[in-house]
Amino acid sequence: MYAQVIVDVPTMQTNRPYTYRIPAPMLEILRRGMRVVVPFGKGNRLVQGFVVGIKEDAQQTEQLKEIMQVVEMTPVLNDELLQLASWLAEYNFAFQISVLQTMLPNVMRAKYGKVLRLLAPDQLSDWPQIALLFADRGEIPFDSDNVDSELLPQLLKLQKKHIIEIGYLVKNRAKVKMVNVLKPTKDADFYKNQLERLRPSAVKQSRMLTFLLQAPKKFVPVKDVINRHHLDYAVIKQAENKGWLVQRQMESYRIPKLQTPVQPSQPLPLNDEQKQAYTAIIANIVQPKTQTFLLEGVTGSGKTEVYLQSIAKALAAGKTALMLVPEITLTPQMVRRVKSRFGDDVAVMHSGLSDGERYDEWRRVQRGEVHVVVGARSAIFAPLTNIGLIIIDEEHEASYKQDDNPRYHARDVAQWRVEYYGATLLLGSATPSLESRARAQKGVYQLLSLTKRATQSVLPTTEIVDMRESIKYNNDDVFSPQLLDSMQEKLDQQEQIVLMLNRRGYANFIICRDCGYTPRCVNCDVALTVHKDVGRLICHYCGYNELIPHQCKICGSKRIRQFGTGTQKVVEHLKEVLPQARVLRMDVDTTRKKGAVDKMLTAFGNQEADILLGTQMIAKGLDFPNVTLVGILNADTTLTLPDFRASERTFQLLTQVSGRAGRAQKPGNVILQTFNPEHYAIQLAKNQDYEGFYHQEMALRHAWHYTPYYFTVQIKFAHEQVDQAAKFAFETTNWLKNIVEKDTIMLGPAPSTISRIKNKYYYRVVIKYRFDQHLMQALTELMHKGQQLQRQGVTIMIDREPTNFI
DNA sequence: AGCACGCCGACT
DNA sequence: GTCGGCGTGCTC
Repeated sequence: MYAQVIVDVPTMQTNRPYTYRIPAPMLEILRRGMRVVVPFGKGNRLVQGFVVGIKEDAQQTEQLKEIMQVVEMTPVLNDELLQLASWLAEYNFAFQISVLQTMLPNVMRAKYGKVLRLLAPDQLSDWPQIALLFADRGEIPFDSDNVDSELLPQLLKLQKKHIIEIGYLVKNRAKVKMVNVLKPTKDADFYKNQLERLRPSAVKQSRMLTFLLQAPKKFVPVKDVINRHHLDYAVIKQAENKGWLVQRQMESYRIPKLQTPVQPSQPLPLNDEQKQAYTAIIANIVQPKTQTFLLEGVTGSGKTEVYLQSIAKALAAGKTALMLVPEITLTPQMVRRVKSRFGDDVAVMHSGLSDGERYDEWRRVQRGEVHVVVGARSAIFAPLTNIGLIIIDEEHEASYKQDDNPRYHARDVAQWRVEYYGATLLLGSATPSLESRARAQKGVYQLLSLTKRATQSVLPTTEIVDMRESIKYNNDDVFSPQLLDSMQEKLDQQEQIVLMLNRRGYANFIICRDCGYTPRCVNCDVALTVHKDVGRLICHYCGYNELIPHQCKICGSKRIRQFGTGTQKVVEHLKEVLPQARVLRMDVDTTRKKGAVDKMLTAFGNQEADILLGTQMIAKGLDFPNVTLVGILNADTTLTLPDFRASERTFQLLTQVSGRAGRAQKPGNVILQTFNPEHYAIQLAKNQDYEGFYHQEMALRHAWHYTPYYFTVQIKFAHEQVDQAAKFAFETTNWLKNIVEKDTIMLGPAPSTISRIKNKYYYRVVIKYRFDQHLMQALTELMHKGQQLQRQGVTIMIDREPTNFI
């Protein structure tokens, strides 16, 4: 028997299955979807691989190598996920192995190592340095930390003489957590008897016996027993020696904990609109039919309740459900709601978990122990079977597209999976992506609308403040008088405020007032960002940093000014203008620590702060009834991005963040500060007029031949020299021009928005097409060529439906 | 990726 | 004559 194996060598030439002989003892256990260790290449180094097929015959049987080792007893990928992987790799111009590894928890990615093995210790006397290296050990790790590179020639010689050999290691980092457990062995009478015979001074033994007396006859964690009954390991050990109990090791799960316990909740009554949406969705769930719904509901319209009840219906029908939420930010709040409804039947998968927690949650899903999965992007690969419903909340979010290889979009994966299972896909948003909204228009998706807020609350009123005017008579470029007055008023009424600022750090950059010099990154083509808390200028692209200068590097002037506004600076400013306000700052820098987001949101919910100040991470999903004012300090920053989705992003962000105001009885206000008050994205966001925005933006997209009227592909070329990057970009573009369809449009090549990152120059070409099989074939070919080009120092990146144009 | 082969120039 | 530099091709 032979196995088809995808090996862990991410290159184009090895992007295909290799055939290996299956040793006889392995025949019984080996299945498709298992990980194996195989020898690969001239030196027979060991690599991890995935068995994607097993067959009885092979084309050539002569030089086939044997599988070395099977990593696990049960497959880690089922047929569905294997099929999905091969489709996804082709669709996104990615390597099979990269996709397979993306589908699994991080710890299942093998780590490799080498060892030096001493074969003939007696012959080492002529090689004092090597003898010293081994120091009477038979095997030593072989890496740059342990072995000086000067010794390499000697080692090579010894290897040829068969005095030493190089061994390869494949390390499996997936560790199952084991805990000590104990179980009583005797009956109650026995313990009672022992208890009576104890000396009065044997306090701990007495406690031990009292516990054993009433304990159930099953294994319980030793740690729990010790804590609850004030015992220690010595007493337990003694008891074991006397035969009162048995101890052993048992597998346990690392289940991620939330900051505070979850209270169970019951389904809420639905209003008419919610009921209509729910009815349509569940009608589809009970029958095995693929259908995608777009649930377009204003902020606060109760989409989540529709999700939860639909999940319940899927479970009742004996199916499983998968729910995606954007990134980590609102995950804790959403996880809490889902867990409150479905308890332990929920697994959580997002980037806030430790490797171990993530692995264990994955195993609970894989073993069929849970039926609901909530998580961020990569949770779309959760090994659920018999899926009845997939929900993508805030479906317009850019974070559903992975920014590095494999560059998949979770929405595409979801669509594939619901087609496989005949399941329902539910996309929800207050501001759907134009792609999805247009599909609903065409009837590809079924549109469901929620136009009213679920609670009696009304949508907030929005005031646009023209900052050009404001700055004229008020020299404050952070707060307009309108916003300041409003904040003061809310503070007086003991209500809460959310402030959004679309920048992190203290200020954008610094500039010399005399010569205009701005410190820039040495590796990238960007200005350095000021981070006052660490006193440094930091590059947001490569992490390069230096001390904040006190005088100009060029002209020596001490008149250095910080430009732009960051969260840190606003906090300081708030202390001056509203000294009594308690401010909570939430951005990438303050939420880096595990559980920090959950903690901060809990604190704000308990009204331990008056103002929540944050970057766009606070725009989504937050639901605090006492928040009655939302201030958007600089509505325009996303508007000026060099991206055809800039207006769409701005509109979505403003609408989302405005929706945080007045979610309960008290009415809400939004103050929107901008330098472009007449821009349509801002005007329409003021009225939360999604449909209006959709029509206006669609007209523009049509005129400019952009998504959703055209598909897009971006190709990026990177090289250490500008001219080489340009050369390959132009050559490739010219080659493509002769292949593609007539109505396909090529933009560029041109230098990327940030033309240099980490000392590499970037050129890009954007291709807009409608139906172009030739282009797809050419791109696949280009991916094959990518390998040779890599030798010449060019890196090529193909990005289908890019969302990031940096 | 990483290993070996092969071809070339520089050295004992 | 041999050692080691790097360009090239292949990995079941």
